Amino acid sequence: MRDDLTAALLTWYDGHARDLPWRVPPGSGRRPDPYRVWLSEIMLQQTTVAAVRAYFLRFTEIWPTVTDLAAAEDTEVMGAWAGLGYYARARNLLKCARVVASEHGGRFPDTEAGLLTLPGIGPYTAAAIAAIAFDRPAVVVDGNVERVMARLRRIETPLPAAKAPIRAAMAELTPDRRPGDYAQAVMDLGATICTPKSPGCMLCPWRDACAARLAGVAETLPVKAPKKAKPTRRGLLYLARRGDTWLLEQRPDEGLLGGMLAFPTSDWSEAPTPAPPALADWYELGEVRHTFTHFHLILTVLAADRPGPPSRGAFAPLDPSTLPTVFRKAHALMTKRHGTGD
DNA sequence: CAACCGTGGAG
DNA sequence: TCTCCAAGGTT
Repeated sequence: MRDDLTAALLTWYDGHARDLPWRVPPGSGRRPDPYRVWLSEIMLQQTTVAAVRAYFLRFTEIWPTVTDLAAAEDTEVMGAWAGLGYYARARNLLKCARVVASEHGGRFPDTEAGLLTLPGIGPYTAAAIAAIAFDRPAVVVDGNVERVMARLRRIETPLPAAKAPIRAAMAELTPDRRPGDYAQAVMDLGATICTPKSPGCMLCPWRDACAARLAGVAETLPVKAPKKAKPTRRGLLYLARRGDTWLLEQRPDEGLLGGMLAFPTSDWSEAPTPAPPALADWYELGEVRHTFTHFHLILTVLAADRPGPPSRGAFAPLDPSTLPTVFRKAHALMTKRHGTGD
């Protein structure tokens, strides 16, 4: 029974696997490059395939091996990651590459436990790399697996309490042969058929076994805790230029947008809008709105075309593509006003 | 364990 | 416009 389910899914995967730049075709017997598997898994954490694809191609073009990446400058890597979000991933990516290069001879550990010791690699990613790159029968549980298993076994316990039975359900179905293809098959099923909303149950290779579908409750699973409302924070952003250079600073490694290139800002708080200080040379350019994971942000943008010596940051040429999105929006305000702006 | 940490696309 | 959410990890 278990074997039948697993076999049916692998057969489905052989015909329906998505063609992704970090994959090898299913059942080819070849193993993908662990570096590419690792890089893709880090990028895919809480991030869509559509967003990752271009970043993955660019990273592997610039840094074809983990040794190349380990030798890169921090600012190059952070700039290349800009726009993808969750910037701690990029900082840990570099830490991890350097550990692999210097302490493991440029080769990734080939076990789940070994992978788990590396920066930025948690339980999901360790299992995924072990299964996909090294053919280990690791139990891979991500958001797709949670949804698929919650439905297949009709697990109605709310997350995160449901994690234990979900993991047990996945473990029971994980095969000794083709574990990497199996893990990717469940994820592809979750991404293309067993979707959060309007699942395509009629196309599902597990439709006749799915307890949730048979009970007519597939779309309601998994049950999740309600989300909290996002507060709104406000602050000031200082947009200063001298000719072709812009006033920039690097944000501290800890916290929001850590380690990224940035325009100087005030602190952001939920208090009423701070009165823009009446500074000579500065004028109010406009407003930038942006939403982060857990709060909304409204920044009043103060601009200066040729300000005096800055109290923080330094003037430097700018490639706006190396900025996090909120700062790219501020930069766009200026270029909209002045034409091309750079 | 719950909070923190980005972004853009879909509905 | 607004809510949801996507291959999670760290603290």
